Amino acid sequence: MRYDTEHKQKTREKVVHAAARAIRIDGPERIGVAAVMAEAGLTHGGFYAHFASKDELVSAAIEHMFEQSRARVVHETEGRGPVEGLIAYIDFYLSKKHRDARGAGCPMAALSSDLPRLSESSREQFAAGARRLTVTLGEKLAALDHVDAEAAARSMVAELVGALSLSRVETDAKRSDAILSASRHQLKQRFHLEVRA
Amino acid sequence: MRYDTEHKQKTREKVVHAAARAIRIDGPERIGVAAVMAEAGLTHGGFYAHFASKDELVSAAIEHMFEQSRARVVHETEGRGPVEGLIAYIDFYLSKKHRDARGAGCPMAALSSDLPRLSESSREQFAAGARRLTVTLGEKLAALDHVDAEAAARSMVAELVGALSLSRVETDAKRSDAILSASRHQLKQRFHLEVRA
DNA sequence: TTTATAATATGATGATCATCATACAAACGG
DNA sequence: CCGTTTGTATGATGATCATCATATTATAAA
Repeated sequence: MRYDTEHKQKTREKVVHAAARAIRIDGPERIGVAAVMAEAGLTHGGFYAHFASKDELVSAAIEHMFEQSRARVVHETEGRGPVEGLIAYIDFYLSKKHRDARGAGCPMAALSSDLPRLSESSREQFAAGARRLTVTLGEKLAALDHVDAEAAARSMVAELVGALSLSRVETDAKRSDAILSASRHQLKQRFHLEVRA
Repeated sequence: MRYDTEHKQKTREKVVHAAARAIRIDGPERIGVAAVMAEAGLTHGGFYAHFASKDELVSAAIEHMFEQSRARVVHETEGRGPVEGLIAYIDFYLSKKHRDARGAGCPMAALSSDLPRLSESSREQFAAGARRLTVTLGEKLAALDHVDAEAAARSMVAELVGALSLSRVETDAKRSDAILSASRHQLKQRFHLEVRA
C-alpha cells in the first residue's frame, strides 16, 4: 500500500460531493463525467477506478444529498420541541435562501421529475430517502397528537416539495416569494403550529 | 402554393404533440429530434423547416401541454359548482391514472425540476401556464368566500404538484397510493370541500 | 535512495445527437 | 399532364460524451 489508506476514499468523497452539487443544478443527464471530475480537481481518467459507471456516481450522489438533507432536519429541530422544530424546518425549507441554492438544497425538489427516468438503484435510493424524511416529520406530528400523523406528514412533505419546486419555476420574483409565503402560512395554520392566527 | 395550405401546420402539430409526450416521459434533454420526428411518422430531415431549433420545439411542446391541462380543468369543472368542480379536479389530479400517465399529465409535475435548466422562453411559457392554473383555481376558491383565495390557490397547487411528483418517486405501490390519498383527503378537508368529515 | 504499486493523467474509441446541405416527392395551377 | 414550388427524405458534419487502454506520477516501504 503506497498511498495513504484513506486517500482514495477522500477523493471519492470529493467527487461525490461535486456530483451532488452538479446534478442538482444541471440534472443527471446534462452533467458530464469529465466536468464533475474537473470540479473535484481531477481529470476524467481516474473516474472508473472509483465508479463502475456514471450511473453508480449518480446513485452515490443521491445518497449523499439525502444525508445532507437529514443533517439539515437535525440541525433545525434538535434542542427544540416538536412545534418549534417543525416551524423552524418549514421556515428553512420554504425560504428564499433554500430556493436560490439549488445546488445544495432538497433533492426531492431538485430532482423529482428526473427520478422516473433514472436507474432502478437510484430510484430506490431516492424513495428511501423521501420515506425517511416523511417518517421523521411524522414523528414530530405524532408527538402533537395528530389523528393520522403519517398521512399528515405525507401531505406536509407534498406541500413543501411542491411549493419549493413551483417557486423555482416562477420567473417573477414577487410571485415566487408569494408561493413560498403562502405555503409557509398555510402549513403552520393547518397543523396548528402557531398559537396566534 | 402546391400542398394544401394546412398541410404543414398539421404536420407541425403532430410533431409538437409527439414531443409533448416524449418530453414528459424522457425529459427535454434525453429526447432526440430524430426520435420525435419518427414518432410523428416523419424523418429527421424536415425538422428545421418547422422549428428554428430543438429549443423552439421544447417551447412549443410546453405550450401544448398547458393547453391540454387547461382543457382538463374545464372538462372536470364545467357544469359543476365551485365545490363539486374542485373536488372533481382534485380527484382527477391525484388519481392513480394521472400518476401512471406521465406522457399525458400535468407538465408541472412532469417537468418541474427540468425547468430551471431550460431556455428563458421555455421558462416564461411554463411560468405563465402555472400562473393560469393557479388563477383558475383561485377563482373557484374566491367563489367560496375564502379569505385569501389567491394564497389558498397557491398552497393548493403546491400540494397537488408535490403529491403527484412524490407519488411518482415512491417505488412501493401501496405507499405511492397512500401519498395520493393523504393529499386528496387533506386538501378537501382544509378547504372545506366535503360536508361530512 | 530505490522500487513496487496504488492513484491519477493522457489520449483513443465509438456512440449519440443537433444541425445543415442537398436531393427527391407530392400536388396544385397552367 | 407538365412544370413549379412546397414539403419531406437522405446523408453528411462536427460536437459532446461515456468508457476504456495505456502511460505517468506519487509515496510507503525496503
